[in-house]
Amino acid sequence: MVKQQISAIVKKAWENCRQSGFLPPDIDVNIIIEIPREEANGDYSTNIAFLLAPKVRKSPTDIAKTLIGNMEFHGVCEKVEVAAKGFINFYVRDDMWRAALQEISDQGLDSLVPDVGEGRKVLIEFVSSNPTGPLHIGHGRGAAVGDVLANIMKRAGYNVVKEYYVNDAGKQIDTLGQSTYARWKELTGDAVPLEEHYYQGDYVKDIASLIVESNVAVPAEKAEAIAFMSKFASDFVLDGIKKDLEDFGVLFDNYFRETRLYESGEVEETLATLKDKGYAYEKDGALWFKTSMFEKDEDRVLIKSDGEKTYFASDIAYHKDKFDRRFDTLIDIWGSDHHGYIPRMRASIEALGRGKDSLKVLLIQFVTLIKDGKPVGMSTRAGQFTTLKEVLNEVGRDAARFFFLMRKSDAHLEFDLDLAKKTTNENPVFYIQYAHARIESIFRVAKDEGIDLASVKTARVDLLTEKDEITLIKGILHFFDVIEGSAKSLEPHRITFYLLDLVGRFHSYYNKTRVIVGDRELTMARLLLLATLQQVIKDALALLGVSAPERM
RNA sequence: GCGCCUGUAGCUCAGCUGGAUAGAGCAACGGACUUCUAAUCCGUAGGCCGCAAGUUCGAAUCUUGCCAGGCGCGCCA
Repeated sequence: MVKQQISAIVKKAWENCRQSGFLPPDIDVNIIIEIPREEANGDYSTNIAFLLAPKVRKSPTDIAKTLIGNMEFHGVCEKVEVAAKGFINFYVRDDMWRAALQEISDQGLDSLVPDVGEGRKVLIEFVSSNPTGPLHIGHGRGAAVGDVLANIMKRAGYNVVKEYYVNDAGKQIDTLGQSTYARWKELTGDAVPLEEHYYQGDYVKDIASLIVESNVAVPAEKAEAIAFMSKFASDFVLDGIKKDLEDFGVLFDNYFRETRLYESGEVEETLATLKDKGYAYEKDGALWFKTSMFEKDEDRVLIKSDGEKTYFASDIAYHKDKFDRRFDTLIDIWGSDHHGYIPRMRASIEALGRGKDSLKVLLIQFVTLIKDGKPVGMSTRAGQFTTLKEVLNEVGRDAARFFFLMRKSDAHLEFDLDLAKKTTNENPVFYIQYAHARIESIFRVAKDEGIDLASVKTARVDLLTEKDEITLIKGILHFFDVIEGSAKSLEPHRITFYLLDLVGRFHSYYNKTRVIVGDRELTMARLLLLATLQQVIKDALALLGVSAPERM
């Protein structure tokens, strides 16, 4: 749209300068078109002259002036000037903004989102919480980030699959079985001492009593009984996790079980391959992976001296499986406490013959819940963690999702439960939803006055001459840049900030300007603007998985 | 001890991958409802961008060294 046109103008000017000999043909710089912070500095600007200056030994001002002299504007700009010794500032004609609005209204949002993904296959793996206990608040944040990132990337043209890796093998599942067994013994008469490493949460008791109540046949032999409990309890917990995620609006395309990798022989196969390639070796009765060959990290154990395979071993097989399914890029979303795991994982990706960049890890920092102005304590060990479900019940899906996305994922997040529940202007979720409802309300009034909303598409956009109207259109257009930037940088939080900005422009406009006025044509033009705006708000909210109410 | 993340207004945080005079919300103060939803808006005030060097036309952003907080450093997952 407008930005692309500016970009094209700059490119063409550069090309012209090369042909005239003013600029050499062999140098290259990255053209960045940005929106200046100060409105007085134009609608767009570029610093290209600064970038070229040292390479061609000319002054930035000279370069900027000559570039401008070589520009072909085709009526896009009303003014272009050199500022601050080399910036080129573009002042776009209002007609162009109106034309862009018209284009969006005619074509719809979808077709105008830049295709940065070009259909590349991306697998986003997130949550992947062990089925040994309910999801807590930190998982909720990871779930929101993963789900929304998937939405954004899909919109930007990627082919995205959302996957949950279920660690249903290994020690922790065994521990869950033992914990359940102990509770079950408690219920059936003879108490067994609870060991310290057992899962202490009440849900374990619940599962034990469920086993008692449902009268299922528990094997008599202890080891078998524990195995049974492991399966029963982890299945139960996983079902609960799925339910919580569903309530949270997060639907996975696939739940991938770790045990499957063992059953299919992929773990063995992967280890054999690593050995063949010389990336794994035996020492002290264990099999080690040569992390140090690829990363600044120590070698790590794949098979312990007792013959057990480590989590790392199956995780490599898992990532190999992902590549075998022809994904170009793997995105893993982990709790930030796992960051020490990144080097070895990246090393294993290289050992599998893939580029380092084909794995991207997003770290999710911890969430602190705030209630009555004070942090809510949480300790998983003691089983007092605050679950996602509790938070959902407390503040609802919309607020929960939005609040999780109000920060960069690698920054600590303070989640103010009281604020999330407030239905006032302090609560950003309501601020945005209110704008949507307000626009809808205007439509209702318009309808009452006999205006046919279906015909606003043909309204005269040239009547939108108010400064605030142009400001709104610019905000609408920015949507496309934000999606692109958000998808490329893997930063879903940008959408929330964008929405707050956009909606702020609307509320300001609303308070200053009446939409439904005596002049019917003007009214129609403004309704067209608001219809498009509302569509953007609704669409952006949909990316976040937050509802857009028509009435509040 | 080593590594990663964080440090920006009283509070919570943005800052578009190095740009122009540092941004928002909340809290504080002062204003705006006979008019499409006041869950809103307008205005005022608030800053050594943790500290110190360096890189260059230009640094909150990049480098190095400190300081403070968080998290990691298992033949755990």
